[in-house]
Amino acid sequence: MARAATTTDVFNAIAEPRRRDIIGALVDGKERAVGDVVRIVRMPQPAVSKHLGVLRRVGVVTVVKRGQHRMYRLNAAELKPVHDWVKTFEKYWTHQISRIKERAEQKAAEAIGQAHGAAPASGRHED
Amino acid sequence: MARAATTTDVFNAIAEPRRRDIIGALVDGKERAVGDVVRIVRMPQPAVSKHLGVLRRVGVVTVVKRGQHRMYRLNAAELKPVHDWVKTFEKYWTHQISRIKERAEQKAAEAIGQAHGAAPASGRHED
DNA sequence: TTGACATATTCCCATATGGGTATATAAAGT
DNA sequence: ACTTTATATACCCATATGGGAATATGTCAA
Repeated sequence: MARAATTTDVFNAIAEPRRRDIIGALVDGKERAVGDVVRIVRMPQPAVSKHLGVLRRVGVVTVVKRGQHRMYRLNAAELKPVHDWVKTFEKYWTHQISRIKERAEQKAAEAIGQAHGAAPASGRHED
Repeated sequence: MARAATTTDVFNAIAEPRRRDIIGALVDGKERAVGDVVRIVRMPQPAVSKHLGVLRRVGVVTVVKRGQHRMYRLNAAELKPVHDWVKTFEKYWTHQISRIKERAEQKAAEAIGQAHGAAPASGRHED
């Protein structure tokens, strides 16, 4: 019972910065050989291969063998779930970007400590 | 040099399904006490506290102490980076949903194995 | 066949993680 | 002061991860 396999779902796949970099190297939608990706992202080849492997298992990229090369290509559709998920919260920042302000306030509150009389639920942030 | 701290960025924070569940429990934007969240997501309290901790560190949720309760609240703005990132790929599926088909094809190809004559770069998927 | 080139795989290792359980801390009530 | 209620922490543990290095595998060229 340790963490769930990261390599199993898109959210986890894109959680890795490097992996996002690799995706970035394929963002134009064109296929690219591992070597090209390696050059672009400047990572040791084995690392790239591994990451590409994860991305492939999740379906974020696809491969085609061509001669001694393996052409990888972004399969953006697999990212849709993520998009759909975050999209749910879009309204929050689209509507009021000032939510950050609020966060600041709260951080301050936290810092101040237990001014436990803070504010009754009924009078606080129930916009 | 083992993996980067997951608890450090939003992408990683939301990579955990449980964490997304918790976020879901706060999706209405209203503040909620840990206990409430616990009841909603049906997870042991310590677990919830930990996850909330991660989410808080990343800024996805904020806390306010009120009496013996800690009211957590979603700070959706922090999810914007994720949204912005995936949004980049939006066009792909918005435009042609049939990309899945292609993936299927490739999988088939893979399965078939090394029919290495697969297809010359010039005639394949350079749409 | 032998050799160069492209990738994937295997090992090994340090470490972050999440879960579970028990416990500390804090606030409220009596 | 003592007890309940609410949360956070501390521990311990199994395990997934990612990195690095070395090596296997596969492919094309002589």
